[in-house]
Amino acid sequence: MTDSRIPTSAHPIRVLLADDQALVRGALAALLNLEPDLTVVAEVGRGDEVVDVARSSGPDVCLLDIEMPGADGIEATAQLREQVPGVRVLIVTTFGRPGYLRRALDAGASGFVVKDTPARELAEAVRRVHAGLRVVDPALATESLLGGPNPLTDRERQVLREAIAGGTVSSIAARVHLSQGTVRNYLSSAIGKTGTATRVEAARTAQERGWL
Amino acid sequence: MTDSRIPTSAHPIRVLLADDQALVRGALAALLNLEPDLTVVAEVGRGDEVVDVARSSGPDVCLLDIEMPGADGIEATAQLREQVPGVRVLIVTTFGRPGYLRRALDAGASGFVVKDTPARELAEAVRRVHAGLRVVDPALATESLLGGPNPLTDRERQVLREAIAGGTVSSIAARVHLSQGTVRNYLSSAIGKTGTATRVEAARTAQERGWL
DNA sequence: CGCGGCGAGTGACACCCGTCACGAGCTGGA
DNA sequence: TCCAGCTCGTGACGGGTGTCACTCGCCGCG
Repeated sequence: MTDSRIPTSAHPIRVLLADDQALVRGALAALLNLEPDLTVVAEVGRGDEVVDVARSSGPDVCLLDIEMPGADGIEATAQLREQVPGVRVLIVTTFGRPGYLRRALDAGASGFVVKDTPARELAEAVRRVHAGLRVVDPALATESLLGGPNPLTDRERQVLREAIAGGTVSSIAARVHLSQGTVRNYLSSAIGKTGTATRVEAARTAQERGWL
Repeated sequence: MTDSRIPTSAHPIRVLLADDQALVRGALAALLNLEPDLTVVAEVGRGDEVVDVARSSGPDVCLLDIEMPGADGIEATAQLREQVPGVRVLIVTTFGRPGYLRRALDAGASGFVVKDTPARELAEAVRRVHAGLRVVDPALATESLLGGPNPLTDRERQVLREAIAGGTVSSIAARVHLSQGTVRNYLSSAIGKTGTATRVEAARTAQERGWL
């Protein structure tokens, strides 16, 4: 309050925006630029361009979507933390899956906001992240704790990811370089761990819980 | 130009926004309100609230997403055309599936824009729709014409929709009140028409082509 | 009237899938 | 050292799945 060393408008917070949908990207820029203490200095539409643009534009906070071509927001977060020191990351994504939250925080994100949150809270989240605080959707945080850890092994995850498309066991076995019987065993154990009856249901529920 | 009966600022175009993601909704509102000749008069997050809010707020143009709870944007379009005369509809959606475009236009939409389009073009699309013109993403329009009509029968579509979740034939047969053998026949013919090998692949490709 | 097309169903066949039991190799911890 | 857990594989069983041929009734058309 009385400390003149923390000006709000003299040095606005510099924001980098990354979202694959140009319309959403531009709209978020308009929203954030309405705030006098925020300024959008760069926009990108691909995950693999984030680091380069961040180097040249020097943002304070990077606002990253997860679903992006090239590299997803979580990979981009890890790259930023490694190659662009000092920058903070706020993940803004459509799906509030507990596994996403865990992996985003592990990758070094400072905040995690779903696109269901009211628009006026986004600017405040950016300010909190810039101040060094953590911002996490509270409902999602409790769900993540209640959900427990991922019970699937690496192989089970790999096979489930291939099973989403709906191909036959032979095609999955060919893609992951395993025997058909082994693939069926992994699928069977994944079906058991997810409490489902078919491989497709198993893949869908595992995806919803962020286990992939 | 010389016609004073079409003022641009005296009577700004009144816009209703419908999108299930609050953040995107608010951001689009910020974007459109930057234009002096546009004003966002209402925002809704569910498809089944569109008609009521349109009645009370009196918009000129309704900007509808397709993926919404309650009723999707295409249903909402049909209801608007029927119950709120004079209002025009512009569909703004994530997925540029040819079937969506066709069904949206059949329902009475005046425009169809995907969220990949640049942000600055959205306001222009709203103005064109308000002026009585049609606005259709050109790439999508050609793809829709090339794709040809929907080859699936009603029953095949119904069975495919149920098959997306991945359940067994018995559960599908119970939900659609058909024999198991009949369900398998419809699935088989749908698999043939989509050029796939399994029911899940058939359901996915049919969905991508907008055949459901 | 016959004819074809479509919806709905039945039956049969080969194949695929989910499950279980079992074995071998490998790694890390008590 | 033994034990536990993960990986990868094989073999077999029962049931589910995809395909085909065929039937029956209904409707519209020439």
